[in-house]
Amino acid sequence: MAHPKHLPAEQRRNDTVRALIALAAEQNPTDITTAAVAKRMGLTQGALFRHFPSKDAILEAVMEWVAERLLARIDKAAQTASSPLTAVEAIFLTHIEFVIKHPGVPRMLIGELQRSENTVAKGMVRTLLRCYTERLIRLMEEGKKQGQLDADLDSSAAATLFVGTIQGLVMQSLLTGNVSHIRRQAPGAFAIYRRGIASGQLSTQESGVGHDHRHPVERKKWSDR
Amino acid sequence: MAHPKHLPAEQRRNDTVRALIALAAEQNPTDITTAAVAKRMGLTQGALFRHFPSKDAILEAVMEWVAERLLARIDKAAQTASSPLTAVEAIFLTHIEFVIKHPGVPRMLIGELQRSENTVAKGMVRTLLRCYTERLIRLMEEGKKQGQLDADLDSSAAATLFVGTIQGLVMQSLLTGNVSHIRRQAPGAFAIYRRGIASGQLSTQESGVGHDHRHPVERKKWSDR
DNA sequence: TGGAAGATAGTAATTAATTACTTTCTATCT
DNA sequence: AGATAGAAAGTAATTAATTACTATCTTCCA
Repeated sequence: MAHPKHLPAEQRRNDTVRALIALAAEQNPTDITTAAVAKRMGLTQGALFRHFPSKDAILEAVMEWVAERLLARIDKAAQTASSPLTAVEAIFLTHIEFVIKHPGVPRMLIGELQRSENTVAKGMVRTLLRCYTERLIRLMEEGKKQGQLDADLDSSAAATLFVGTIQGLVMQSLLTGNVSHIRRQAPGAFAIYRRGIASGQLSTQESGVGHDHRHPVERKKWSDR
Repeated sequence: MAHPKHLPAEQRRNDTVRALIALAAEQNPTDITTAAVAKRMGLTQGALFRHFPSKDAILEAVMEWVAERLLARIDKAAQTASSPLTAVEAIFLTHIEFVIKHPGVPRMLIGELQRSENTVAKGMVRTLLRCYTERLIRLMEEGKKQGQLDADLDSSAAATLFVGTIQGLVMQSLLTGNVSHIRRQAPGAFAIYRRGIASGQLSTQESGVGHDHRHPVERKKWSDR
């Protein structure tokens, strides 16, 4: 049947995470109420607390969900690449596609980082970003070793800028209210970034990022259950 | 006297803006209460509403304050520069100094953009960023014409990336909780950006951004009353 | 049928805004 | 100048709405 009233707890928890992420795409994450989440799920507000001890616990579940998926995806993307630079590019594309599919996610991360209290969820965001930039830095170092990236490149700064580039695109989407503009603007942004970190000067593209053909892998394979 | 009980309305409004920005540096802008603002000013909560019709009106006053100062500063910085590229650099440095002096500001802008409703304040942020990027794009075009910037540069993407670079640094400061790290990381980030947009390949710096000597102008002149 | 999942109906705390009243400043008129 | 009326600014208390969370009863299904 389509709508069994009673669902197993694990599935309900997963649905809750989904619902929250979906809502975060539409409204300010910090003022999403538990009532709104419940409504989106066709549930009463009190029922949520059968599955989570607190609202913050729901946030933590979201962060865990994000960290798992995002890191898994970028690892996979990096593995299929044939060189550090193409790996960086693949990670960029993958991340962009992730953000387009789940626009609420970056908004929740940003919202969580804004909080002053050192919440568990905030710690999880920190950990996620540390893992993320560590991988980037490793790639950068390897790229420098292979002569593909500028020998004088500041890997740490490059990693920060990488994340900033994506965040800039996200902010643009907040400005225009149109998420899919990200995909159109991403290639241009990455082209500049690429030029900033690569060695030599094979000036104009050759970059593959070109004009909106994602990796077929990315387009199809991840139905994201 | 040090503490006259009754202040003229205009000064009180200005103080309110200051207090809110100061608070935003310490806690999540979206959950700063009117009571907290009042307390910081040594006032009772109700008194605020003698000067503003609503909480949103206070936010609007903040946005106006920011737009005026930020645009004025970057205009001044750009004027003193001798070329488009150095102008871009000067704007970057100026903006960074502004953010370091008022860490609450970017947090409030981000927080406002996150809101789903199209508030007046949000519209003001949009306008500010449009003006900002317009100026950047104009500089980029000029730089291309003069051969200082890459002829194939996508000016719009470059402007987005410019703002994203700054935002990435801000996010880093949210991660570490240390605002002044921004100043240390800024030169590295801009060096990569610069390399990404400039023509030719005078690879390593010569950029002036070097290692934390701000424009003396910036360091001294703006006491920012 | 027994236990997990959900509904219903609360509670206590918080918060923007308002109201009735008091204090302080200031312009005007002798 | 000095008194004073009235406007401007501030206080303290209250209100209505919202929100996370809980206690108790009901339904579903394995």
